[in-house]
Amino acid sequence: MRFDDLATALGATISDPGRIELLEAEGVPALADWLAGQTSVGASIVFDDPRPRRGTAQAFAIAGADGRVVAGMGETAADALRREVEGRGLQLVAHEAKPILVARFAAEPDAAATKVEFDTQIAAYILNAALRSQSIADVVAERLDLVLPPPKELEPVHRAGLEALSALAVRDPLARALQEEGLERLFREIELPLIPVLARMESTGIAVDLDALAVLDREFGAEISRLEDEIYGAVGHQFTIGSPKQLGDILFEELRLPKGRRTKTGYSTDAAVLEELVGVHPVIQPVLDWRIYTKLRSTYVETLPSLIAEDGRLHTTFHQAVASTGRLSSSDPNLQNIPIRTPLGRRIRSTFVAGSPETVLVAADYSQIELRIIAHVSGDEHLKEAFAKQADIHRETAARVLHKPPGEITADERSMAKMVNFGLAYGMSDFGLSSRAGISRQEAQEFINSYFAAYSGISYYMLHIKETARRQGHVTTLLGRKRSIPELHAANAALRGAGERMAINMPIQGTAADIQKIAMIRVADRLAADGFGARLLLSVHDELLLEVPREEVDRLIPVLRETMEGALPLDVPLTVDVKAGTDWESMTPVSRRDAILAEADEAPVDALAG
DNA sequence: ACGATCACGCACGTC
DNA sequence: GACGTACGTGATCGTA
Repeated sequence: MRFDDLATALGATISDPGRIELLEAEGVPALADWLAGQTSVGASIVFDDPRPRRGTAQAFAIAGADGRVVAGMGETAADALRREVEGRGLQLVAHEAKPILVARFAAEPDAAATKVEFDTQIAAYILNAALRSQSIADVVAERLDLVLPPPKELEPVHRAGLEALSALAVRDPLARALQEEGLERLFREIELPLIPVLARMESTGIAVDLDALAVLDREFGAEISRLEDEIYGAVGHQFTIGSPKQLGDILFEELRLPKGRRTKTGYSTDAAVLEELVGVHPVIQPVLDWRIYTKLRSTYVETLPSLIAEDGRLHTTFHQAVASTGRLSSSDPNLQNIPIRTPLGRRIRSTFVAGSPETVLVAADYSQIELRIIAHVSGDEHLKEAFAKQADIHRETAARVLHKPPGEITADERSMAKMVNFGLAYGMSDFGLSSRAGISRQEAQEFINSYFAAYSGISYYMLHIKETARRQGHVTTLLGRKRSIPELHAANAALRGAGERMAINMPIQGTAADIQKIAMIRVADRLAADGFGARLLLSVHDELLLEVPREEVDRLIPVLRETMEGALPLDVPLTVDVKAGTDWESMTPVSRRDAILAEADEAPVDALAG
């Protein structure tokens, strides 16, 4: 059975999944002649649970250039077929290759990564990052005009077989599209090499202190009970505190408190609204506190222990084809939103620990990377100068905007400048700044006006990027990553405004993501090339977290710093702040320079004092 | 009529 | 601006 092309073979297999050859482990050696004739194969693995180090493989399938598809059924056969492919040094073409690599690392922690020749999910993402999901069915429909059956309706072997063949069949159309759009290098030099790095990180996982979490669970539980009594006492009866509907009715009807914003469905009861009512009624503060404790308990304290794998570690899944700006995301659990802002939240962070007494955690984060990118892409001389002389950037901003010497800037003035600097990358509106800074929209607008007058290069850039985005229909990062923004032509003014903010934000956030990805690839390379035992654990947008044998720390830190700082030369220096510690909360700077960076780079405070 | 499941809105954790 | 998660709610589905 031979086909003119892979699309025809796929069509035939959709009509008759029975043409997928099912294999037991003993049948694998018989594939020798066929496999010897292949250099790369379409591949797909299907798990009963997709989370790394949790599920087991139910099926692994490969497809050849001749349209032949074979599938190993059950864990033993799936593993045997996967090992055969790996052992022969065949390259993978897959729609999401990462889980195949994770399966290998789980079985052989020190194995080299199987070469990924093409990942159709990531190609589809690079071509259109605006889509939230990049399913193989969508790609097959778009590129081949064929309809894949819903995965849930298929036996695991048939699903794996169809996916393996689909990946191979859409490879060439996607490769041509990447070429036409000028996205080949981004794909080949950044996204593909990142896959094994992420696979290794997922497979490694991070250690958490279960006993410490159990202590927090008891403490938080006691505090929540106490707050519930206080809330019911203040209102006079019980209700479901976690229901925004019930809470809104009680606050604004029953207790006749002054109404704040409205939502689509009723009264808003978010923290900003409740903060306004704190002195007005005794129920407000305990409700705010209850929200904080229950949020932390249900999202982290109770959930994290249930996600710990058999090796005693937490294995997140990184998503490389989700965020529209090019960032990574993380789920099950999301380890990119572990609390850090408040003392209570930091107690959760402190339960993330080095995995053994012989190791420590090392965190390296880019200092002010987005503002530095703004300085680079806008070419603003004043901002570039401030970074060149390594000034306190927020103080410098306040001084320039308010026409005062840096020495005369008050804490509030610096804090305001800090919020504007953070908001800048978001395409900040007067509305956004006023709600964050706790000032009126007019005051916010005045500060923004003064800001853009003081930094005319940035002002010009913001206008320019919006105009370019409208004209081209898309924006790009420094490395050519694209995001189309159809909202810019919306009739609705609010939607158009949102589109403009996306147009401003994506090149900045996306370029930071490009830089972080290059850094990850190069750091991983150096760890291997220089024989470090250190392992990458997490990427949190502008931070890398590693687990490092104590005796390697001094040798590793300059390597880490230089690799990250040199990832992409800009018109301003990139600087990296390195800290080390036995847990993720009490990390201490490794040099005096790191101490200064760490202090200057804290996230902005919620509200201005006074 | 009832429980399970889903989609949705809201709220909030991070960068 | 970009994400992911938990919860409550109301609609829908399936079973009895």
